[in-house]
Amino acid sequence: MQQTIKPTESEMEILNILWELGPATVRDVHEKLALTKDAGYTTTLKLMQIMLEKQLVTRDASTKTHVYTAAVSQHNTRGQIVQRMIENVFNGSAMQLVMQALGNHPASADELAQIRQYLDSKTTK
Amino acid sequence: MQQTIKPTESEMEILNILWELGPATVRDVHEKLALTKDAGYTTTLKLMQIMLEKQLVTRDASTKTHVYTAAVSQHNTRGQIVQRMIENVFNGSAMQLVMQALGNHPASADELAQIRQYLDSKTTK
DNA sequence: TTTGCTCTACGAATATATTCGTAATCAAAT
DNA sequence: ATTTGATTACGAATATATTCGTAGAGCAAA
Repeated sequence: MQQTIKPTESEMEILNILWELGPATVRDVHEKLALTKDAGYTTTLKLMQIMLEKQLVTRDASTKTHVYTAAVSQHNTRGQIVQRMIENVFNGSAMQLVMQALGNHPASADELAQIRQYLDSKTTK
Repeated sequence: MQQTIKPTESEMEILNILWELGPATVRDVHEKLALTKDAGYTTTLKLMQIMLEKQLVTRDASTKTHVYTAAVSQHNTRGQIVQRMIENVFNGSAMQLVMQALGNHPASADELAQIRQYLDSKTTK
């Protein structure tokens, strides 16, 4: 079995940045985070140290300035979070989640076409 | 503006039960909860009292045994939770959430048809 | 009335999440 | 070598979530 991935809200923000940047220093992450969030540098540092303990990230400590890398994949992480939400919020119905998401967000024609294509590939399979 | 609805995981379990049962006592809720979760009666009671403070529920205290009712709608609650998840986990892309949910859950032909119908109604609109 | 059962109120213990200050360390610039 | 600035380690304060024990009130049966 694989590990359970359950990042907190703050940890999720950092994972998003690491997925985008690839390997990055605390400074890198903090600067990106500071664009949308008001937090001190040591707060970001501490969070990333905790994420290391939880094995959400790995780090290269061979130089003074450590380099962090996401240790969990975006797809797997998103999958687990969505799964929990389906169970906890939507009584186990993935379809109800999909309908809710579609209902609240007017999708573009392109996006709708993309979903249709996806549905087709599932049906014919 | 309306209130922000942000139930915790435990609170969500109770809301699900209240939405299903309608007005119910702590005992009612607890018995349903006990089917899937191992918690003491006073734990359930305390949770529902906290939910009252947060105005997630209302209660009728005119009799000794109080009767609780959900004070937030299922649709609105689900919408807000999905919205937050889209922002925090999917970088603001509702479509990516939809794709993830569809990808992880083999849907039945009926469900796929339901989604198709929904997409059609949006496209032609 | 007394006993026994159910209910609510409430405090407290525990766990987890978030934030930040301070001290120590290291390296580069002077 | 000394100073300056950046970095890490770590403890601590605070907030929130979760759990449950105990006390007291209400009510009905004996």
